[in-house]
Amino acid sequence: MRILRLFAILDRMRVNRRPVSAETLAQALDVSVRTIYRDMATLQSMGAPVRGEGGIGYQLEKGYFLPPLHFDPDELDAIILGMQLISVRGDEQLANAAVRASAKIKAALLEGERDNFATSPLHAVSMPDEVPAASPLLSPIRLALRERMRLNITYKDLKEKSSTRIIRPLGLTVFDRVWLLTAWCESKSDFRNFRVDRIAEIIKTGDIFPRETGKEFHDFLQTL
Amino acid sequence: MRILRLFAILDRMRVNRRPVSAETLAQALDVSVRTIYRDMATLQSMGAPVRGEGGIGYQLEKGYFLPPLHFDPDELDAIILGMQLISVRGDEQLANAAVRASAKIKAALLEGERDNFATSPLHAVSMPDEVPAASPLLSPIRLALRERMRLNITYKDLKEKSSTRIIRPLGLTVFDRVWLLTAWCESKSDFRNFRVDRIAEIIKTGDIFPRETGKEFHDFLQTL
DNA sequence: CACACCCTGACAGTTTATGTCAGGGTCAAG
DNA sequence: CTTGACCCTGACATAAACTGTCAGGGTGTG
Repeated sequence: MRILRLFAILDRMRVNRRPVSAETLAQALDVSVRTIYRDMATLQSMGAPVRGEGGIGYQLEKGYFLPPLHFDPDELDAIILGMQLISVRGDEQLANAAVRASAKIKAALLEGERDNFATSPLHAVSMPDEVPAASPLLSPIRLALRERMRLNITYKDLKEKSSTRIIRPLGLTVFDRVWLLTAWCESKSDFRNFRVDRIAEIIKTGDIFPRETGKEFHDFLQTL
Repeated sequence: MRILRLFAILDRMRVNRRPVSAETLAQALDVSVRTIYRDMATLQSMGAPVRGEGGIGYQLEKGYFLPPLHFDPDELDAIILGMQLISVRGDEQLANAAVRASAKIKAALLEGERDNFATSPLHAVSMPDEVPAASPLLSPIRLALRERMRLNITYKDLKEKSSTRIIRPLGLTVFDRVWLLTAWCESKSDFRNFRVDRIAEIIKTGDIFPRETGKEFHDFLQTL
């Protein structure tokens, strides 16, 4: 059945973030290259984020392509409200992302359903005098965390004394309004936590750290 | 092309929450009833939440069936973290819903992608001495809000003085740890806000209120 | 420039889908 | 219990869609 092969193509491309040629897909799925070209045209006409480039191959546009999902009303409440919370608590980049994601989900709902959410009966707002601006370093830290890139950070402790160190960023935790960066400190060879608002500067090292038993976030959780 | 008709069937059923007969779909899509039966079997084999009952017709299982969506990494961070926040801030029902929704999304990610999120590099936790238990009335209020059902509430003001009134629940707002119910008060003929933790009791009236200009949540927002 | 690869039309042959017919089952209302 | 509405599936002839081969044209990279 052709429809299964269309989904199979998307699955293989989700697995393979590198460009993949029509020839490779054709062999894997036991069809001709011409059929793959046809399937790609069909997928694109259906709106799938697939792009092909001569000399390169096919790949999914960056991001995460989720298949159809089914949520009950409570679950959708949780998603929408969660993004409301983020839009007032995260930094600008994360807040904008929450708005975008929320819009995508709402756009996918039907008009009658949308009323339950788009008119926003559920809200998260901050009291103006309580919420400090999230650190501008939050997003670059989040990015380094995702990339698993070591950071050189300048940190001020309670006495305003500065120190620098090389860390592996492992996790970010929000305690109400305080963001805490959990890291493996290379110079101390141990886990350390840093308040993001006390990090004065970060410098990306370009140095990717490997997965290493004993130095992962779940290892830190085991110490608690 | 068949795949388009399969999606068309799902779209029509999203629009129509009542059961719809194969005959109706067949006429609408200009195919035979037998073809609709085949299409339904195909959709079910693909996991679509479609159920058919003799004498009744076909309908989608309750909930919200979202089509394939594409999120960039920041957007997915926002979604996952938002649900983390909800799981520590909402009442038990909303928190459970957040956990379930989060699990569905993570299950839909590929293993390589899942590592970015399932190992939870982003967290939301509460400091144990700061978070009061969310009111047990939160979920029934949320349900009434969704159903647009008038409530009879017993409210205690700052002086512990009780009063009862009939309200139209219009919106729920979370200020950090305080949930505020925005309502149209039928006896005062005006908007009123009630802290959920000061609501002693709610009694569902079974009375559905219509959409009425001047008495909606966005009308309240206009007064600010 | 050469190589890798995307892209599309045409056509004959192959495969899948469709509509009709027949027969069996469930649910709800009277 | 009966009746009507509607789901469900197999069989078969016919129609439609799909496939592979061939040909020709375009883009990106080293």
